[in-house]
Amino acid sequence: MRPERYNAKEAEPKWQRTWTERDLFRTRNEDDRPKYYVLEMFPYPSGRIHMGHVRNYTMGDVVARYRRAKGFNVLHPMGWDAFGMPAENAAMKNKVHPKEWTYANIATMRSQLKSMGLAIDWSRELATCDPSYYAQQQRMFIDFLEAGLVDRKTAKVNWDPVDQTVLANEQVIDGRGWRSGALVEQRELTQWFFKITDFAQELLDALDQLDRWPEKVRLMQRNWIGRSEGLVVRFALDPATTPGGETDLEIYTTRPDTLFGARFMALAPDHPLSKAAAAQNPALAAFIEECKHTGTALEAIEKAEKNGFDTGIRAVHPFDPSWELPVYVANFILMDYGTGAIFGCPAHDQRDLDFVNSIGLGNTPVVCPPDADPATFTITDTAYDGEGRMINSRFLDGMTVEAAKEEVARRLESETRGGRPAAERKVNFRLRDWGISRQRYWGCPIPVIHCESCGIVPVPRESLPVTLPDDVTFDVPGNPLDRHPTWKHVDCPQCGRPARRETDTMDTFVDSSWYFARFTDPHRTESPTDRAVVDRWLPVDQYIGGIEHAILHLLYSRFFTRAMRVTGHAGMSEPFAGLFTQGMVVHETYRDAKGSWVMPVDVRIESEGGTRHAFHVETGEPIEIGSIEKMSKSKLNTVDPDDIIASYGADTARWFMLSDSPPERDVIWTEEGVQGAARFVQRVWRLVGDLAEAASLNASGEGSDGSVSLAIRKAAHRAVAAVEDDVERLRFNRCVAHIYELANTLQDLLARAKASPDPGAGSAFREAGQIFVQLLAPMMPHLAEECWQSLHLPGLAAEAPWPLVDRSLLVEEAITLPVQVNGKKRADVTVARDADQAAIEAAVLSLEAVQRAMEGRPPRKIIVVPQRIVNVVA
RNA sequence: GCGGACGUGGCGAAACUGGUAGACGCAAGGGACUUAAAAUCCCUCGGGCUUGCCCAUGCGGGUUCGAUCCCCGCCGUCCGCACCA
Repeated sequence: MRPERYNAKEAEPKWQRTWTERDLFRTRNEDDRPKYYVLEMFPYPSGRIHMGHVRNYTMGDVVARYRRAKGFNVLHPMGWDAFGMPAENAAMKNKVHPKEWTYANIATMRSQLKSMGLAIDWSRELATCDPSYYAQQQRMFIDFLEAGLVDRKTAKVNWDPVDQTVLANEQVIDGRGWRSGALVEQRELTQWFFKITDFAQELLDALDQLDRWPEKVRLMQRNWIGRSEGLVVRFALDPATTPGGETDLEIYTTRPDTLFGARFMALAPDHPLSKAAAAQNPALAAFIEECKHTGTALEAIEKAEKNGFDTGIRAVHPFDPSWELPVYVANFILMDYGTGAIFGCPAHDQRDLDFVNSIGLGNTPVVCPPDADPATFTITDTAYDGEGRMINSRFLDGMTVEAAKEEVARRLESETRGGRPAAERKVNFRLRDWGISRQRYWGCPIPVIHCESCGIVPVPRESLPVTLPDDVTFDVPGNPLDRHPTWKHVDCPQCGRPARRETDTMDTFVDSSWYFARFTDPHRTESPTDRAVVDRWLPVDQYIGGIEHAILHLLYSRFFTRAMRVTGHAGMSEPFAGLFTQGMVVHETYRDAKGSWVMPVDVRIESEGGTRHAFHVETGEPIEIGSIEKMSKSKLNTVDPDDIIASYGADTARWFMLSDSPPERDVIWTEEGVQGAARFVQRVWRLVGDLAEAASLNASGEGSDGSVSLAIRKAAHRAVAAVEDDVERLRFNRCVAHIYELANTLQDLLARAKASPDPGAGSAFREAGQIFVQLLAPMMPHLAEECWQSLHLPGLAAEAPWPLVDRSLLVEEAITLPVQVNGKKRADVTVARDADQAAIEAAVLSLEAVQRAMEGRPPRKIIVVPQRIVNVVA
């Protein structure tokens, strides 16, 4: 007996059990069908899943289930980005060990994800905090070290005073730590670095091949890598003016063409020459000290006036020995870009102009814009950085900017200064090496040993992994590994004398830079990957995640894959062939009279005549409905996936996540929308019941023309073609619309079949019912199984191959074309599919509406766009 | 400041990138069924009037037989980078 209502609460766990019992989603590496690797960014085990996860994993699941039905050997794994600060914060706050906290969270979130009914191969699950995972990461660190891809150097680092750790540049947002939000300070520390800059050019060039990545992400990476072509120029210094008799100064410029517009030289405050000069000049030393202080907080930098201090040093213009330029120390020059020194051309660089305007040094324009008069062209407050012809520049006059750059480079390259060329062409990158040292406990230990006599010694591979000690304390800030009584004390593997372990752990972005490769053979102990296996699975065919990882995670992963290539752990350079960045889940915000945020579950909405009023569920007090914002704990506008799944079922949540907005855009979570999705679930259930009934009715209609059965088949096959096209382009909202459309059409046809019996309708409905369920299956898999069963179809919906489109059903014998007169639609005309131009023209001109619109004028031209439109020009 | 994206009904959005603007959903209104409600089903739903015609895709121009789509100039919203020489 088929129940009237579909009960998701019973059906969902039942089908999840069935899939598990049949081991349906286990992927075998030996399977030789074409592979398809779909991956969603793995979650950090923060405690509970949120709606953003639901959206992300639903999209991936649709792709996985669709590709499976299409006959691919699909890899769709799940794991945990399990190292990181929150576990230590929890340890400090709640006195629970990070390991315990993390694994408990994983257990909770795993069961939450399982309740979503995802087609995931859980046998490949991994957690980055597991020694079996980080052992392999340590192995690769040593391989990278031996391959020269790791560096240890002192560097000015971003120090997070709250987390007491170093942050990468990318982890500093608006001068604050990306996790703690604390103002970041600058400190000098010896750190471990991955030499990502070795691949700067390659990482940049390869972006052009990533044609299945969003243009936006590629652009962000391009900007981040920040390639610039320029010239390192050696200026001669007047030794009489320098602190230690220095004779030259290297600067970096991308505008050698503007050399005759030079007014000054400028050094970074921490440039060696600045320091040397400061040693003999207390006022300069004070100025440099001041720069350091304003240099920490980024807000200050933004507002800071351009400031400089004349060192008294004089430089000589490379093209004119009699031309002296003052050398300043300036607060706007960065030591770690270029050479930490520049020449200033105020007329064509805004920063230089702001600076000279504050000290009254003046400027000389040397590039004249095309529409300006060289005789009168002047610069006051706005520097000109566009194209033009050179002026006031001696032998460069009249040249274009490009030609002048080339001419200057050519001349200076061939000159020598102190036995070296006066200038060299130099490509510079904004990208810096990736500092991976973190002074934290809950991370992958860096497997090296510091020995007084042998220096830095890698931990021998046979003693890996270097595991984290369990007995640690979190009652004081700083690194628990460093203050552990015994852990760091170890004998040197080379000389056997007492030595010290590295107590820094790796940035957690290292963990997530290769998990996609590990999934291909996750339990392997002898090496990180099996080359044959990893080379078959990678690159990931479709990677799905948030735009917030556009730079950090994706760039690191691209570097890491290359480093794995160099060390023989993988054969490819790019980890992700297709990338999709999904939008956020947003929700209305609510506040009570006191201004406190109120959670959606505590709000009851009443609407009358289109206006909505909100009340507190318990107190009944009026609630103010606020703006729609990203779901966040601070604004309490979150909806718990567990609650939604408990009251509506996973399929409803999945359907709504896919239906409302294009996947790359934000989706607004609304109660009405969820209810609409829930209504549709029941409607599907009723419709499939009606189709099953209609399928078994073998109507013997006399004199039927078969139009109903043809219409049924056309609707079903058209829907398959449309859904197929849109799933492959990840346009899930359109898939949903096609399925609604098919449901509407089938419902109409059921009524029509009743009114005019058609002997073929039974089998057509049977076919349409099956197709309808198959189209639903990737999106609402549990409902699909229940429907599949009620249609008495063999096996499981999740195992059924994707329906084959009968292309002959997609073409119409007669087509209806819109008819325009002078570009305005006036009528429709129905003609045979293969009607020729003359026949269409005749049919169109005979239309009454066309004649009326022509007002007696003869047609001047008739444009017929085949299969599209007819336009009569009168 | 530099770079990029986006502006379509009351709302989320479609429109095969030059070919019927508003598919599909939500909300709203009307009706049927019901003692009543829920559920379900049917109808209406961009605006205006003279009911077959105007006006409508942020605003103003342009190209075209034809523009939401291409070009130019504004206005607005969002995002990324930010003293990178």
